[in-house]
Amino acid sequence: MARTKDPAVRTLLVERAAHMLRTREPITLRSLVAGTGVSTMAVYTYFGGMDGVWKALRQEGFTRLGARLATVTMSTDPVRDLTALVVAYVGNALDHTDLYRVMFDANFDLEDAQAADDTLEYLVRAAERGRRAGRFRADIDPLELAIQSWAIGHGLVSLVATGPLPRRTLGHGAPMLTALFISAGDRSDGCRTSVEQGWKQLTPPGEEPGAE
Amino acid sequence: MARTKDPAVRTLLVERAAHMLRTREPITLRSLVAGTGVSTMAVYTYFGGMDGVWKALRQEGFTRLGARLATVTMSTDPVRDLTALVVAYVGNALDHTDLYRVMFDANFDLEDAQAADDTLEYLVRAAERGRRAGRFRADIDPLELAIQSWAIGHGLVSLVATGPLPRRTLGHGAPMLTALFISAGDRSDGCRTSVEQGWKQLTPPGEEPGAE
DNA sequence: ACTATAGCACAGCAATGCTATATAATCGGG
DNA sequence: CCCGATTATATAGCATTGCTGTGCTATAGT
Repeated sequence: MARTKDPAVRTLLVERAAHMLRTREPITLRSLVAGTGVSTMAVYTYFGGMDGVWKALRQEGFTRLGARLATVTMSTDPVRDLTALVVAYVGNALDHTDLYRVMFDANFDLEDAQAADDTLEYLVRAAERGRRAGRFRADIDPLELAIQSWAIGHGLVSLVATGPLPRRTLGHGAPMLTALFISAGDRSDGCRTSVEQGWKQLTPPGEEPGAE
Repeated sequence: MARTKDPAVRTLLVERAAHMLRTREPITLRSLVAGTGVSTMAVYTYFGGMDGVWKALRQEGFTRLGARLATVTMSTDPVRDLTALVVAYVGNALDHTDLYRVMFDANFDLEDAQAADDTLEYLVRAAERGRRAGRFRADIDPLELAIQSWAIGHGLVSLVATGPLPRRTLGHGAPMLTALFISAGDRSDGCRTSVEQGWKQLTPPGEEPGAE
């Protein structure tokens, strides 16, 4: 018995906000709706306020991350695949630096808290396959190995994305993952080549992905 | 031929800002100077604006981190010491969560850019001692090992501090560092005990350090 | 002591996020 | 097919934000 929200408006605003983040325009209540035809009130009906916009933006970040992880094609080599997933994680952070920063902002609250777990799940499954394939010891917990891989990727790329480390430092990711996987039971020589196979997918420093 | 700035005012404001950060009061131009007797203009004469306050706050964060790293007593076991330094880094991040977040905020610019390098230098020196002591291979670059240790500590604690991982996840730090040090040449059994020696300094989850 | 310089206090500016109120649109029931 | 209740939307206004302009005052150097 009343008007219904138009979901197109919501996605329009989220995408515009993500775009403004990328172009480094300050995202304010008024600048966000400027030129879209919708009024400032729309922000409150769809997001409850600017906080809601940021929350939706974090969600969008995880959605894009999930989409990127989904593009990683699985091979017969689980160690390569796990590495490739970490590389995809790092690549996503580099391609959407500002959105990536927002994702882990002050208050980490998402609309769908499951989203973060879902992305981790990609890593967990690869770790599981690695254990089943005999690359990792039987007493290795796939979740723990996934978390450790995540921490390595996140630690490196966040230090690079926020400034303190130069971009070439990302190269340390391969030896670090190799060390981790070997400690999980993988054989030294095979691990190195697997990780290198997965790691070489990383976008080279000079090559920025087509801006917008 | 004119008035001079009183350095006490500057430190007063920085410490007050750090305190407000800790108590989660919003830091605004007016709230910062409220009750201090100084007027809003002081913020501009001493910091050039609120941006300058945040920059000084980042600097303060690195100063406190450096002070904490300096308290780590060096032993005859460089691997233990390197681990203890990472533990100190993690502990500092947990004790000053909000300041830690500010340190790696949007634009990573410090008043003294050297400060970040200085903290890393602690790790580098421990890695050097480890190599001289024969714990790490001769071809290991102490700087690289330090960066990798940093990335592990930072990755873990930042994922914990910003929300996605529960605090107990920090326990993964020990096996990760062990894997890293073994890959750098340390012997398996000795490494494990060294890392455990250094790691047990970490503040247990339940025990919050005396607030204020 | 005099003066030029720089710190300081106050007031006011545009811009911010948010809310109150009034208007208009639309879905459900008859 | 229309009507009314309900909800989105538009506009205006609020307190607060960071910042700047204007004098005033304190002080360091000659």
